[in-house]
Amino acid sequence: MPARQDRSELSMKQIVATLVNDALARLTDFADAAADLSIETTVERTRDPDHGDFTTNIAMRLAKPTRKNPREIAAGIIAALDDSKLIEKIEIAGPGFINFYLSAAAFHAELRTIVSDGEKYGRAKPKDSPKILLEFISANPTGPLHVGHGRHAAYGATVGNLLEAAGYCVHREYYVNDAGRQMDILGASVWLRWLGSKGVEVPFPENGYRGAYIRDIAEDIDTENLVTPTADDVLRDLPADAPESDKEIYIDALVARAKALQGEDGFDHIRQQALDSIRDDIEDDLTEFGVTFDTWFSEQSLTKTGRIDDALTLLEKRGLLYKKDGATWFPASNFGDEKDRVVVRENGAKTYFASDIAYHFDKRERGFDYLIDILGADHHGYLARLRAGLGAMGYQGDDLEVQLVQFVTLYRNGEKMQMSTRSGEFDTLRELRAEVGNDAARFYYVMRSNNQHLDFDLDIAKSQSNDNPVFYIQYAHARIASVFRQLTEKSLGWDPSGSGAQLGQLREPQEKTLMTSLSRYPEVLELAANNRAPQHLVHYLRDLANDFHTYYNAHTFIVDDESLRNARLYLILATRTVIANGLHMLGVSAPNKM
RNA sequence: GCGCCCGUAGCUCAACCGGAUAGAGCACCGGAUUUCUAAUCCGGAUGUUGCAGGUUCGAGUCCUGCCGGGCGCGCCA
Repeated sequence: MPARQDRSELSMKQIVATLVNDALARLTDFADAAADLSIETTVERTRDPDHGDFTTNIAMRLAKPTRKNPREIAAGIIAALDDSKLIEKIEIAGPGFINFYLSAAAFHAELRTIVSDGEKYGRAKPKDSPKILLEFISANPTGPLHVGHGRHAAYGATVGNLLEAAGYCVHREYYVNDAGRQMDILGASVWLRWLGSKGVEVPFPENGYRGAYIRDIAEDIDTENLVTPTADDVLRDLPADAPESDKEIYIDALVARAKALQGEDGFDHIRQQALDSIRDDIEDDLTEFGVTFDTWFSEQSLTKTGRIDDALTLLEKRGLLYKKDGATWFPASNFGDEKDRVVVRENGAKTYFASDIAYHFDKRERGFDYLIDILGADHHGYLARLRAGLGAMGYQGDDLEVQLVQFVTLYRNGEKMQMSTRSGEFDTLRELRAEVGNDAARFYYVMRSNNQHLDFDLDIAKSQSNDNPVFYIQYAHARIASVFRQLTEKSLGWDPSGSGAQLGQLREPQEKTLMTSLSRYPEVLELAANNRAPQHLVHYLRDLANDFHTYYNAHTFIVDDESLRNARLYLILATRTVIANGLHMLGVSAPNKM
């Protein structure tokens, strides 16, 4: 059989899978059976080195449809495989696994790819489609981000990085809920604090935003052209607040009073300044956290350009709206949702869902083919209705994917911390970052699966010890940097060409282990991206750092034998590259000194 | 009551499309440093994968029922 060309742009796994697929394509019996049953070749890393480097169970999976013995099928596949200098040997094992043992040359080639690709190593070739819109955090601009939003930020940013590494074009977006009633409540809250600072004492409403930041905003805003009403002006004829009466009715009345006393423009002036202040604070906070967006999409922009009405009009034209009990309903249950939803309330106000339909429609209209929303676990019911909305607007509901992020619990001194605003304990992302640092925070937030509750232990996140996987990984990187500094201090040079003869010096078991781990990196990136699961990368980096530390303790790199020294330095340079790439993917720094 | 997520070692968690003997870290015990950073390494124990069935060559993984935890089920945002 003809030897095939090496394919350095493929991951090792893809190289093996390609060999198997080519062989299958030649064996028509199996090819047809595999195609009929859409059995894809599954090539996996082995868990046990005794089973070689890669394995496939394809023979077992073909056994039933072809009614043949899996080991015979395996033998047939092996006979049909192209020769490759990257494969050392192939064995049939157990019930019909085909085990591949890769040659040293295969690993050496991978090392060279790592060093030559540098920070690009592990990244897939760019794909033209789909264009992905990734929306995450989208916390309401009514106060600073809290620790739960931090998880959304870290998770969303990392998933974005992973998808880009997988070759997708990713657009990151933050949806700013800057329209509607809650903005009025925010404005009223600031307004009352401003009045308070002018000596106009009005009881603060149950349903207002009480945080200290509201007072800060009230201090800072421009109120030059506003007249100051009296407390009596404010309170005259207002209904009672909770607990005597309904706090919702009260706050709405208060908002109406604020608008009456200050004028729509005056109140809007306050509300908009409050919004800008909070939004800017959120953006600063996230930027410091290494989380940035391509667009901050304003809900107000949807309202002002009439796109919500346009969307409703479109639904109306399609006969997909109906009236009941004075409200306007969208028959979401016709599109897979469990019940129909109101889009315009009896009082004429459009619901959130109406904006959501228009917003997601707008995402598709802007040319994004695939939408990913990262939402809090309490929003799990949204997927069905959002898909229903997209379906009604003429798009495939399947084009929307929702990833849910479960809640975060903070622990200090082994104690669960209460995160209510009223408790004295901190709960903002900014405070968390100040306490544990950005690196530890970014790392801890994505260490666990997004759909698993997260216990965030502040003491471990801060500890500079082997308890802490962030430092463990960073330390491996710093150690390698230190080795190269030592090399300079000793005035020793090294040949960075990594020529074949030199890499042949890598014969120690720790070196084989390290090379194997390094070669897995592109596969781990792909896995993590496909599953939106950064924790795979976290675990991988931990394992890789362990392989390096083990090697470090077992062998000296700066040895007298120049050929061996060059080979070892080449290997740890590749290790440094992969660790740095992986950490950057997580938004964590790769320090040269610790 | 209905829906979604989760249940794996003492603790916190992995386990890629169903694969070979279910793995890490922490904690605990013992050992390694005249050496490139000991924030390191090496060795040592632990499992009815919540329970009960089912599907099949093979199940932590898929299906059904049950138990336990979280979240949701508005003309709220």
